[in-house]
Amino acid sequence: MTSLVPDPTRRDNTLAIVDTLRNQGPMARIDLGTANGISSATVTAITTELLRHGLVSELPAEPHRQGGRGRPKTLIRLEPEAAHVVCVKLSLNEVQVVAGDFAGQVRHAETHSLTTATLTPDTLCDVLEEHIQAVSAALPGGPRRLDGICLAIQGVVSPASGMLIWSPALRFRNTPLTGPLAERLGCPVMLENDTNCIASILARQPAYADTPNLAVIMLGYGIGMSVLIDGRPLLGANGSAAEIGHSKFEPGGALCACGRRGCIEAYASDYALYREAHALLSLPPGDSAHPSEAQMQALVRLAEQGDPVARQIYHKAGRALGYGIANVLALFNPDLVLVTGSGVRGYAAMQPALEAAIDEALVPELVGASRLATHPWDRDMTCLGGIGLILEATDPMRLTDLSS
Amino acid sequence: MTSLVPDPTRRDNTLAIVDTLRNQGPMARIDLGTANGISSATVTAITTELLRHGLVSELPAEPHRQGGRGRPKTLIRLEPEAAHVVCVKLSLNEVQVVAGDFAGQVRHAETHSLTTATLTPDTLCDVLEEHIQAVSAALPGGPRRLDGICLAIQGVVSPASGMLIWSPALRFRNTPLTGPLAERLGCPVMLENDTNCIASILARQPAYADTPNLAVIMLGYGIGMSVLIDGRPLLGANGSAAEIGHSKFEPGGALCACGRRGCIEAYASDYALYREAHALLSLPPGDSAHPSEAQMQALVRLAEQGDPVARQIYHKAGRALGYGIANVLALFNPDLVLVTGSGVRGYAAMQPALEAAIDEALVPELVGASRLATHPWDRDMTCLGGIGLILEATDPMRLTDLSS
DNA sequence: CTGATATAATTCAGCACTCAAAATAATCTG
DNA sequence: CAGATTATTTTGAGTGCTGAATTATATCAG
Repeated sequence: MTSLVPDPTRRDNTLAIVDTLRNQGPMARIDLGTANGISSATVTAITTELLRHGLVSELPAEPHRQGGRGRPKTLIRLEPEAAHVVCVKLSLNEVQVVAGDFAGQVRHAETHSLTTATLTPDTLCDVLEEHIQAVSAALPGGPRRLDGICLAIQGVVSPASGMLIWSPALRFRNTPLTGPLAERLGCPVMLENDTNCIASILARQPAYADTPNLAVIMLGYGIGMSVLIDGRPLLGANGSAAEIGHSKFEPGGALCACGRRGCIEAYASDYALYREAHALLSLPPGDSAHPSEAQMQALVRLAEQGDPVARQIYHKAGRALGYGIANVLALFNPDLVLVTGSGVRGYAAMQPALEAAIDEALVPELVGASRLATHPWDRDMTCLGGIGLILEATDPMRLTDLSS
Repeated sequence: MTSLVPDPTRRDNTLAIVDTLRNQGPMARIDLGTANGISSATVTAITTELLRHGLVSELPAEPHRQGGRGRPKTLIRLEPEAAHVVCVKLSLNEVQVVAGDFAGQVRHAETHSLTTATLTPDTLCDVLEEHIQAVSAALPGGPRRLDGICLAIQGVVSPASGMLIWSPALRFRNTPLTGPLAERLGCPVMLENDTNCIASILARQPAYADTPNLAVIMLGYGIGMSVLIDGRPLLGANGSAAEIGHSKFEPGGALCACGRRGCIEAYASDYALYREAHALLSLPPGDSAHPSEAQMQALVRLAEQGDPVARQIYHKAGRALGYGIANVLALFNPDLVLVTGSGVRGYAAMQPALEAAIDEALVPELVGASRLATHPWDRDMTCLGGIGLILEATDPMRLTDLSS
């Protein structure tokens, strides 16, 4: 077995090769070299080592394929079994647990309801440990050793220290989470903001490869954002950067859940839209504090069918969100602003007012400097992103099978 | 002469040593090693090479000094004569030209008035070339070869492409500047936003060493900002990030120079303060479009003496700026916000309203997460920062004297 | 089927770098 | 002056990367 602490250069090259294989699929040695700017000889050296430890394998040659002449490429692929990781997404009254393999493929997914508001740090860890153990056991091949866990939590977290600062789903604050969980589960645990997970997986998509400065706005019960600067999420001093939801539309404006007035969230989030609508319109019944998907869809439908009250509500929301986005454009100057989250269902209804507001608010020099688009919402994206992040953070050197 | 393209590791280590010497002054080899995490043997190898090329020299041992026992340290210092750089700061109707040596010390400084609005790209280059040549000739030791030039321009610039995007001082836009100037002057030219120069030199000060996420707000005729994220300036897609001046206080508010309404700048910049004041108060005479320093100081004095109109003007400005800063805190979550620029003269008058506005606007979870302070204004800071940046960007490998 | 051609992967020789340890240098203490 | 102490330099070993040469495996033309 080779040294566990190799030369930093070798380490960088190894990580680059593994990441390339994960993001772009099986690839020949020579292509791995050109893709990462290293010589083919070095790729051979590195892949030989990885093969020896079972982290990658050679794809059996397929007879037909390959139009070209000379010796056919031997594709290298990540060995899916080499590692198993889990991403746990914790949001209000729901916990989603997804397991993935070394190649980043999802192996198993579960969603559970629970009352999050009454959890203590201890009972939260109990619940998470239980669910994670269950998922590990449910993996094909019986209980598997887990090589890393990503905790994706809505709210403010500090990835560096592993502390939960504040989450709308939980009553307690400023609590270390990764330490206790890592101890209970015996594997590395990382903590991330849920929106950063989504942004990271969006940034990996080829469509957004040329937009390294990316702002991803999440519309939902609240409004969140993740800003990628040169591909890396902006964290800020204590992990609570990019709080667009509580940036201001107008002083003394609508009351926000945070207690202040005039926050963007107080106009364009689900709870704000619902608050305006439920007294004036007849929507399906539900919990008054937390509008259901059915209720929100009914509201959007009304707006799309031309109901003046619903239209007015979305117009106001679009205007507020437009002003918020204009500030984001002025302050971050991103290549692209991507709007997603369950709230995109109402984007079309907001769009005219939103775009007009941006035109009205944005300094003329910046008009047209950034693109604005939506991305369809998929509730599993968070965990996919978290699996990508924990795999990226998982040191291949540590996975080496000691028996070899 | 050794290879011009050394191993990247060696290159990194060499740059680290030169930067350490520049920022922390003369230092012994062993301390250079511990400061940069490299072995003393490697430091010897690198300094030997630098000595050979005349980029550093050994400080003559001072007999007394050194309380300690064993062999005394031999201090290495940057050889000031090894390079000469110039920073040119272009602002409305003024150009400032400052020359510095390899150690970062100012050698010569000039300030000239000119009418910037009528300049074309060509005539601008003419003027700059002339001034730079003059400064090069004025250096002790006659005309010196210049090893790098930093162009610090107010407005939006693209450091990567060397393009001026837009500046309030100039009529033309989207024009390449570094290319033509480099050709005329025969040395590398870099382009930076003036505020980024100031932020970079502030960040280097020991007092701000522990605040890698720093927002520097420049109050003056307009309002600018530079945001350092982990010590690096945020540029954005085309260099126009951090435009706090045109972030919004209130929809439909005061008219801004940019043509929009409600920008922070339309309340708290010199021109906005003056616009409010000059009809109501008796201030010293001056150009109505560009208030003079004397006029602005008179206005501040009135506010400090309790004049209700002046106080009201600064109150309103403070409130708008406070809302702007609250957005910056929510979106960037910096360790520290530093307010500087000539406009700090009015900070005390704005402070109560400013702090109240932040309390009123900032989401409670973030209150207290960032510090807020002012930094005394010094109009030479820009060029000092620019000299630091161009020296940092100057590759020591390229300075090697070919005759050695 | 054979030889020419083409491309991929591996091996090899050479070089650059770092580091730990040993050697050397320069100073102070008693 | 003989240690003791600290700084710097030299040396030897180890590791990594690369280009060139070599080997492996295919297609193509006839």
